[in-house]
Amino acid sequence: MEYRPRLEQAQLLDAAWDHVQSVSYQVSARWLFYRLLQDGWLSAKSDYKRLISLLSKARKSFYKAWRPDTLADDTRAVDGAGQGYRDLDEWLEAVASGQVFSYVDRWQEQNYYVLVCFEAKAMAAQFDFYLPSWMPRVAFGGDVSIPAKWKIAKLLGWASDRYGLPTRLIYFGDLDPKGLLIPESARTDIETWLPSHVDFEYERAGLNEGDQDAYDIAENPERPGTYQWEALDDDTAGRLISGAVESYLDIEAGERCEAEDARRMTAFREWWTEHKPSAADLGL
DNA sequence: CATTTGCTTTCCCACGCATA
DNA sequence: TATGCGTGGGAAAGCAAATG
Repeated sequence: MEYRPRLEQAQLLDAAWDHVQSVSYQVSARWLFYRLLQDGWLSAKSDYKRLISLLSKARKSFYKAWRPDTLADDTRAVDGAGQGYRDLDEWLEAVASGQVFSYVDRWQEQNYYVLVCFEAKAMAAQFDFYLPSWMPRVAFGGDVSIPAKWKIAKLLGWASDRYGLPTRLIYFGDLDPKGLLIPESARTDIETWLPSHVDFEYERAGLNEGDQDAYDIAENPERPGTYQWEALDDDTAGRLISGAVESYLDIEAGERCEAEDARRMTAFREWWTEHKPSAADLGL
C-alpha cells in the first residue's frame, strides 16, 4: 500500500520538498502553494485544492522524507499538562535550562493518562473551567490538522513511556454527521501513528445519540435532526465533562499533588532565601 | 456602531475517471 | 485491474465587507 505518485505529481512533490528545505523554519501549505505558483508549477486557483490533497497524501503516507510534522500548524496547540519532575535532580536540570513551571508531577498517582479533545474552539473556555488545570486538552477546530494529530500521537506515546499508564482520549463534539466524522478520522490517524505497545482507547463522551432526549437539547434550527454542543446548558455540560473525566482520573490525587507542589515550592523558596549564594560565591 | 453575511483556509470522505 | 487523481460537498473559524 505504498504511495507511488505518478511522474507529474512526484515532480511536483520534489519541487515542494526543495522549498521546504530551502528555509530553516517550518512552512505552511499555503506558503508552498505560492512558491510553486511562482515557479510555474501551478496556475489555476483550483490547483490549490489539488496541492493540498497531494501534500496530505505525501505526509500521511510517509512518501520519501515527507512526515506528518513536515508542515506547520500555528493555530492549534498540543502540549502536555500536569507534567512535573521526579526528583530535585531532574527539576534542577530543568531549572538550568529555564523550563520550570512546577515541581510535583500531577500524573504520578493516576491510573490513566488522559487527553481531552473537543470539536470547536468556541468550547475552549468552558473546558478550561471544568477541567483541572493539569489535564492536557486540544481544541480541534473542525477537522484537526495533520501536524496536530501527529503531536497528539507523540504526546500519548511519550506519556505512556514515562508513566507506564494506559492512555485515553476523551472527545466532545456536536451530534451531527460531521461531528461524528471529525473524531473518527482523527482517531484513525492517531492510532496509526501510536507505537504499538501503547495502551490506547478512545471514548466519545458526548454528544452521543440519545443525549438530545436525555438532556432535552434544542435542535439546531439551521439543520433539523442535529444538535450542537453549545446548546447544552452550562450545568449539564459541566456534569458531562466532569463525569467523563472522573471515570478515569483521581481528581483528589491531582489536587493533593497540586497542594504538595505548592508546599515544596514554598519550602524550597525558604531554603533558597537562606542559602542563596552570593554572586561572588558563584564566581560571577 | 453592531450584527450579519460572505469568503477563505484546512481538513475529510465519496465518487467517477484515468493510467501504469 | 488496483491504485492514483480530480472534483464536489461539508464543517469550523477568522476576517472583511455589507447591511440595518
